[in-house]
Amino acid sequence: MDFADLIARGRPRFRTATAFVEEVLREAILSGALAGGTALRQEELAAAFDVSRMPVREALRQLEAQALVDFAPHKGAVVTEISASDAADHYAIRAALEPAALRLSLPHLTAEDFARAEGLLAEMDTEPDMSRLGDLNRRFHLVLYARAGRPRLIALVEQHLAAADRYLRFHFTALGRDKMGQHEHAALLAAAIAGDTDEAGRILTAHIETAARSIETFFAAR
Amino acid sequence: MDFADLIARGRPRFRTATAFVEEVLREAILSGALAGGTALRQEELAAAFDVSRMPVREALRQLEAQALVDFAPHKGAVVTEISASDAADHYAIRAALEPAALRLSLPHLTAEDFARAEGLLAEMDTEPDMSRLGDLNRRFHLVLYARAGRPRLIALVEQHLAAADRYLRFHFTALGRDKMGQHEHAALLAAAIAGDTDEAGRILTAHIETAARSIETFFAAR
DNA sequence: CCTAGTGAAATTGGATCCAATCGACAATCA
DNA sequence: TGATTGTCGATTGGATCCAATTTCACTAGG
Repeated sequence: MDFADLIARGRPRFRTATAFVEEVLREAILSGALAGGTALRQEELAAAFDVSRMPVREALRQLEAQALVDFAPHKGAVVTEISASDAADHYAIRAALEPAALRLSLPHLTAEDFARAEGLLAEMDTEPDMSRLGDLNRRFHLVLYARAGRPRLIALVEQHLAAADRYLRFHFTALGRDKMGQHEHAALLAAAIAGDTDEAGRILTAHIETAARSIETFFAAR
Repeated sequence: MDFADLIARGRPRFRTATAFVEEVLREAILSGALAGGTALRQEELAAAFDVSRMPVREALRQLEAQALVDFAPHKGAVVTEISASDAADHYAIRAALEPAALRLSLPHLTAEDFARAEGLLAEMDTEPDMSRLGDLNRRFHLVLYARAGRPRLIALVEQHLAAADRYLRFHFTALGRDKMGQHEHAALLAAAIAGDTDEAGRILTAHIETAARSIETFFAAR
């Protein structure tokens, strides 16, 4: 290990305490470690992160703007509840945004992009860890959209793909991995490689709508 | 309207200083009172709003999450620049989201909704003030989407409609009001009243793409 | 026994103070 | 002369303190 690595490793991972708190809280919420409805007491969080309440407050503000926590004046922040209608909302947004991103991106995808996507699909077949599976799924989708040349659009897609992770675990436990859209992923990739934009868009739309229905069924069944 | 006027006008309206600062800053940015590239010094803003730096900081954090300001650690916040590619980004998002919202909402629209939309169109024909025209345009669109039953989707649409206002003034000064899509608005509303979802969706998509091209042309011409 | 009112505790919102970082300019050395 | 380094002013990040608001338990009255 060289000198630069030692320095980088020794340094705290984040530039500011606010960024640190925000990122950890976001992951905790999206992964389910902080369940919907959990009250986020500023003092508790400050103690847990070993910082003052101020970076916690700023982090919570940013999470509020990302719709991950609900803020009420003088009441504090609460992790947004998950629900059938919230899931439907997220999936409606994904169904609108992702095919659009794919259509813009597909003509500019390279052989390396396709290879990366195939690699991610292969990894997904053997990955047992739920949160890593969600991460792989997200990255697979994003590789296909990355060349759209629309940074804001991609950022939005990324945000809602991450939000959908909160529901992916239901999808997973309800149906199992093999039913979780790997066939659709493979078909989507094949259509993309073939350059068939319309077909790829159709498959992607169907893929997202299938997932939405599966989660709706899961909520209805409990 | 001037920035100082915006501050004085909004003061009593909010429960917390943070909400006050955030909302006024957002309006100032979207209306163009604060131009792209403007550095937002916390101390200056605090003095202008007659609050301490803290609510300013929290407001800036939220605006950052909404992509209205760029934040760099220890460097401060800057109003995001407008540009041809940024406009294309926003309009790509609108083109994806709004037809989806319309399709979900249209079957549930009532006669009152249509009447309200007609009223807004009529107002737009005689409104000279640019920012009010943008507001009317936004409300017209939102009336048509409001019954989609997807609060997150609607909130996103609202956000990007507002963001598009930053470019609407270019569109307006370049083409004038009559070319600004009033015919398309009328055709859209007629198709909606007739219950023709597909036709309404097509008109809306074309409407947004036309606006996008007009702004692209405007940027190319300078 | 239930309801309305009250007051203290808990919690957040806001102000002030101190520390860390960045940028520019001057001084120094190769 | 040119690059590097050091220092200072400006600005932001973070901590601590105080004020405002909410919540909830407790009491008094019906």
